[in-house]
Amino acid sequence: MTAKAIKHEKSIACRSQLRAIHDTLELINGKWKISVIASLSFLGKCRFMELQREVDGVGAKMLSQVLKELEENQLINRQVFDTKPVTVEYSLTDYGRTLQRVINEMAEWGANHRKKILE
Amino acid sequence: MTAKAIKHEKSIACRSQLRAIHDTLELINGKWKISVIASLSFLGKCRFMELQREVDGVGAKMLSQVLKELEENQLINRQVFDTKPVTVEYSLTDYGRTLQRVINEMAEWGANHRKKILE
DNA sequence: CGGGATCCCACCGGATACTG
DNA sequence: CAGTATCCGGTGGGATCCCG
Repeated sequence: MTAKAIKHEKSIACRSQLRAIHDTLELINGKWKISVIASLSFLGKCRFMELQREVDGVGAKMLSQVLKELEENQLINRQVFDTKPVTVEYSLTDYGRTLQRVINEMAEWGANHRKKILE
Repeated sequence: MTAKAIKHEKSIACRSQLRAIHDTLELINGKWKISVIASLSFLGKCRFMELQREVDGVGAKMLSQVLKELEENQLINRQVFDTKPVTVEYSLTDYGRTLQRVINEMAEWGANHRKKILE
């Protein structure tokens, strides 16, 4: 097999990996989505205001938009209680929990990175 | 310890995780950075045009901007050869290679996700 | 070949005010 | 409390042309 053919083989494999990565990114991109998922992952059930306090700097508009998208992608559950005033609780779905490993890797890398740039 | 105090403890831990995740995201956000890193990771040394072909849809402006930022963050090396016309090769630094695990997790999750939504 | 310069637009996301 | 409505700016990113 020529060197060129080998490169081509690699390129094929590479593209399928890139597509997969792109898929993942699409669900967690933007400034807030991962933070919301991670918060729910670490804290469990949360109400709207809890999340807003937890995710530093997010506004109500963005938070509600993010929550809607995550719900559409079946990563989180939304549960409304008919109290007065109304109570809403968000939690990860089982599927959302499968993102745990990605989140952990990112958290770990970020912690190391912070150490490194402070050297 | 009260339930409230426990929540507070969790919140503290959560915030430090969120900060770490945010740090990571800052280096790999945008539409292209991870794709470039992943390409270099899978293929090894690449020239500008190779990367542009590999990363589907990226324009020259974006690619060069991304490469510059990655270089500033010491994730990739840029090597210029004084040929005619000039040749430039990009490759991951050792530090860039530490992102491998994050990339793998994302690729794996994305592949699974694609399977799932096709059910 | 490997970019830089310029133009331009979509949309991400912040601030504020309002509602059930 | 849990959002929605509106307004508005910054910028991410595409297209095109140009240069060494």
